[in-house]
Amino acid sequence: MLALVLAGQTESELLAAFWQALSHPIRLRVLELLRREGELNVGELVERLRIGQGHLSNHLGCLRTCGLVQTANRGRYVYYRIADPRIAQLLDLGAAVLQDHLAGVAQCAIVRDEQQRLDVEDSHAR
Amino acid sequence: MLALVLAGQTESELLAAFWQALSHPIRLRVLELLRREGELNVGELVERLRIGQGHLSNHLGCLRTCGLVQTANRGRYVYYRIADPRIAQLLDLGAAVLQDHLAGVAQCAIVRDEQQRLDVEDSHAR
DNA sequence: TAATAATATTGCGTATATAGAATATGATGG
DNA sequence: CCATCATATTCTATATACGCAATATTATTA
Repeated sequence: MLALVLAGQTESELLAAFWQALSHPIRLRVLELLRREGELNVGELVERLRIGQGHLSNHLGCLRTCGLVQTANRGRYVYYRIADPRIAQLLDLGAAVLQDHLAGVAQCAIVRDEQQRLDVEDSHAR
Repeated sequence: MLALVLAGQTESELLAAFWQALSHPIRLRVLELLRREGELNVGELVERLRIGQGHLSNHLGCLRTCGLVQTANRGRYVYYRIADPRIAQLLDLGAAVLQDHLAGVAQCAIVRDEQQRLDVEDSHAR
């Protein structure tokens, strides 16, 4: 699972690791939920996301390591929350840039690999 | 090489692909160079980054697909530039959050995998 | 149009991240 | 202390990204 590495890393490598924390759908959905609901423990997140507890825990660890969320132990629960108001700014800014770009490109058909490309060409008769 | 996929993707998946464009050292260094120098063609970037032309071209494609850079064909050169002033904001904001977090965590020793963890423990006698 | 220079694409071996199951840790209440 | 619940960690198979070399494409000039 992704984690932040500090020893012997260039600034670019550190930053890349930081950004990578944002680059997974589940982690983004966690941040979204925390923004909306303020504070949630692991069980509540499992409920909402409908994924395995261990799996989620790994993603939460990633978010925490990269400084995007903070935790508070209350009773036997661990509550997660957004670490910093700037995180919300980041998310909004990113969403805005992506939105504009989507509008501009419209029918973008770039795909990840040749297999998918062939699929698309088949179905779109392109 | 990473690219943005639109067909049949949830918003979280699209956003994740967008953020992933920022999560590679070479792509971050390209953005950094373009911020500083304004506009550079592929050859100039190869010169500064000292990596293979084809390799760089893939990264440039990723940045362009995700809307982070724009291109202009001039003569037989292709010039790249930052697509949007908000990109610079994003980069600054990310760097700031990371910086604060580094300060807070200080001696963070979380590593990517068990092998590396063992290496670190050896060398730090921790 | 042929030759050349600049850039883009492809193929493939390797590295890294992810998913999910199993297991471990840690706290709480009886 | 024991049983139980909440969370974290580990393991392994698989998917995806990366790096590099080779090749293709595109534009320019002779």
